[in-house]
Amino acid sequence: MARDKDFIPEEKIAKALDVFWQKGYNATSMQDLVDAMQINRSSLYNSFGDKHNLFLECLRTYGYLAAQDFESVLKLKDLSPLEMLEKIIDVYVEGTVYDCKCCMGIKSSFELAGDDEEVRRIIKQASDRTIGLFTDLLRRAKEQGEIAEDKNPAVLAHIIFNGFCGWKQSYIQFKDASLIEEMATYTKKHLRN
Amino acid sequence: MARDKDFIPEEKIAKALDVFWQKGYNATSMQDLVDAMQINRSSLYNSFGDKHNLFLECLRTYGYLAAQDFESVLKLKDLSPLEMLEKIIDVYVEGTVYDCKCCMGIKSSFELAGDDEEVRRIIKQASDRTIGLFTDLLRRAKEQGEIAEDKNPAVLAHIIFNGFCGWKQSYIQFKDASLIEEMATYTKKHLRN
DNA sequence: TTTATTTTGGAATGATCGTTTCAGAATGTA
DNA sequence: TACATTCTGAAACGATCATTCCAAAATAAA
Repeated sequence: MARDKDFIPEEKIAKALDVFWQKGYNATSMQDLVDAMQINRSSLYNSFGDKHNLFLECLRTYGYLAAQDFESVLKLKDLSPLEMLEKIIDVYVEGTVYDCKCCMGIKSSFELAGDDEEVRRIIKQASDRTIGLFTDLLRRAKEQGEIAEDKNPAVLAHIIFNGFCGWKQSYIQFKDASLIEEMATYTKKHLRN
Repeated sequence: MARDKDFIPEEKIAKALDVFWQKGYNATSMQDLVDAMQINRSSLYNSFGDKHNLFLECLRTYGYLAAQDFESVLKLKDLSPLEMLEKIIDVYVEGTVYDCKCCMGIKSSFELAGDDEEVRRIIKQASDRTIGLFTDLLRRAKEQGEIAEDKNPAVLAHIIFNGFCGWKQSYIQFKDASLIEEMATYTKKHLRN
């Protein structure tokens, strides 16, 4: 009974996501968002609620995309479970070194997850999904004898996932790509023995 | 020729550090600092410059204290190099689980170090000092045959140090102390073989 | 075409931001 | 005691913050 929006919400969320991703929550102003999304202030509030709500929406989108990114490796045929996991690690290293934008989940976790329960919940959900994927691959690797019998897939999955966090931080600080690669190589080597 | 300050600067820096540590840079207002430091606005600006400068001072203090904290383990006698490193890991795990306040270096790194060169420099300096300590311990452990000949002390030191980052993040998200302990155990086990 | 409903643009809100100003109190030195 | 200098307290600064409001433009359905 009334006119439609002049924009596609998903596209605007993607624009906002870019800004939040780069600057973080607190350092991003509504003016930044209005500029980046190329949308009127009223439309922004009308469609997405306030800043906090918009951020949550962006974080959900990010979590969804990031998890999908990890899972895309599963589609590669002719790879054993362990090889898939190694491929995932390689892809992540590439992303860490190539794109200076740090993982938004990690960044938001340190900035907000301590105080903001909803933020924590969203990040945890995305983490759970990815750690679950890793655990599954490791369990299958164990069944096929690719990794030792005494390894605990769940703990190992957490360690790999958490290693990612450190690699990002290391790269921010040292800007040393080969160091990240060496750490990844070390991690992969210790999966096998 | 004129009156002295009514306060001890180091004490006020410590108060400010607490606030920045907990809330992060952007989420901390000058009003928060005035309240916490129990100091007049003018005195604050007069003694410490602006917000950014005060933050840098706090970060330097933090880095100094954190590095000292790691080094305090060196004073323990009757410990081999590898045992010292294991002790350091244990102490860090305890700190991670006991004190919900995340490492300020890591937090600031993700919030600011990407854009703020001075912040990056300060954090890097503290990291270098601690990673240097770890490297040294690992080198001595290698000399004494505590760790395998094919290990690279420098890379291993980075891996341990970076693992810390992930543990913090994991604890923020999962609040699972035993998970952190298991990850630490795994790390220590893989130092030896 | 009319009507009901929504979007849109832009101005305006009060709150809070980091910072400055300034008069007066305080105090070390001469 | 007198002077020079610094610190202190409180108010005030302009800028920016997130958010709201309202009238006008737009348009889907009746």
